[in-house]
Amino acid sequence: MEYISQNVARNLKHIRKTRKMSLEDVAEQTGVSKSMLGQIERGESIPTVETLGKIVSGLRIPFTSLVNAANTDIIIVNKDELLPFKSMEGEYEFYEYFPYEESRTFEIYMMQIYPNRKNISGGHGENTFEYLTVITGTLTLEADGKIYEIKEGDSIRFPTHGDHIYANNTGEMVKFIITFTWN
Amino acid sequence: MEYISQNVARNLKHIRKTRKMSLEDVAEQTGVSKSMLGQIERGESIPTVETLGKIVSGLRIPFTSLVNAANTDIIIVNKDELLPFKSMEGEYEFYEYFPYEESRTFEIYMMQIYPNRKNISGGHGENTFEYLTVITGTLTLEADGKIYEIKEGDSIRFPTHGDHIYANNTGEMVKFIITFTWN
DNA sequence: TTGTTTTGTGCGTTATAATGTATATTTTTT
DNA sequence: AAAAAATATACATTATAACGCACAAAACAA
Repeated sequence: MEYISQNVARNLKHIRKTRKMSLEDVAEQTGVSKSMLGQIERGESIPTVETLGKIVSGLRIPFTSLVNAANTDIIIVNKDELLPFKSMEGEYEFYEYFPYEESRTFEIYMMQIYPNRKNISGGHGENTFEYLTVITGTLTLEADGKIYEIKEGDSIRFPTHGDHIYANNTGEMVKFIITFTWN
Repeated sequence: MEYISQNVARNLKHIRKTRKMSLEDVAEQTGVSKSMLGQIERGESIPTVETLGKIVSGLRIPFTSLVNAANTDIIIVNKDELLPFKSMEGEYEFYEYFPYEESRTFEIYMMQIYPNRKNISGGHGENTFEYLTVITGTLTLEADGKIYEIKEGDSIRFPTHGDHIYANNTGEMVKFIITFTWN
């Protein structure tokens, strides 16, 4: 799923419509072809930062007004359309549901680990924490030098300044949601 | 000349270096290939807004920190590398020196008009003005219902809420600088 | 309604973004 | 110094952004 270009699509169309401009008007004013503008609005193509620059410059709007989601927006993240951000065949998969965004102070991920596999994660800096809830299976977590067993439905908060290990020591898949935060 | 991607190039490299990360580290953290990252930093390719999104999200930095020029930067605009934003063969050419940017309250352009040609411009909204200085030749300007002759070296400020016409009624080329502002 | 104009979409082509692998370069270690 | 490791660039390939032109759809007028 393409987050940002969908924002651009919606925002651009909205701005154009409220200004009562045609695609051709915008093309005229920005130097971007009207077919390209149409494709962008329909989400059919992902503009380069340079074309985006032409648009914001020509329309005299801030960059962020195209790129950001209106904060009233409902955002639905469809797992099937979500490509694993990080994964290793038969080991683990890591999905970004709500990755870093300037306006938020936390991030939400989902991770699944195959039977008898584990994933080692480096520290994320001082004063960072994870809130982890297991959806299915049992997770063995090693953090801050200690080992915890988190069962289906259970949840844990732990600091992530140092290395931590997500291990699946069972025969079934384990899935869990991570809310990552800082400060 | 590609403004924004040069900003991205510089800013990304700077952030990466101050964090003492390798291209591979960044690739790892953002999901963008290290060759792509290298090309971006060297200004060899212009990323799509989506790859830019992966970078800012992975690095946990605001969009604007990549896109904007550090406001201490010296910016040199080389006319030969500047492609005319708007032009008509044998009629006129219009160059953007400092186009719209959120942090500025004015824009600077250069325009040249061929002998005995003119260019008609629509209004730019209420409380907009142009400060126009003629570099070579004599410009005949029609604005706000009146006609003015601006000679080489002379300058004029006029409102641009309505149509205005830049005319070259002479046998030689006319060139002038426009500073456009509002409010 | 029908013709006329305006506005948006579809499509073929070209330019180039994005990737993976191989090579070069730099830095570190011995 | 050379050898080893880490890091950055070059290159070939694929995927797709960007464009121009032709067509379709919608809005407007007669």
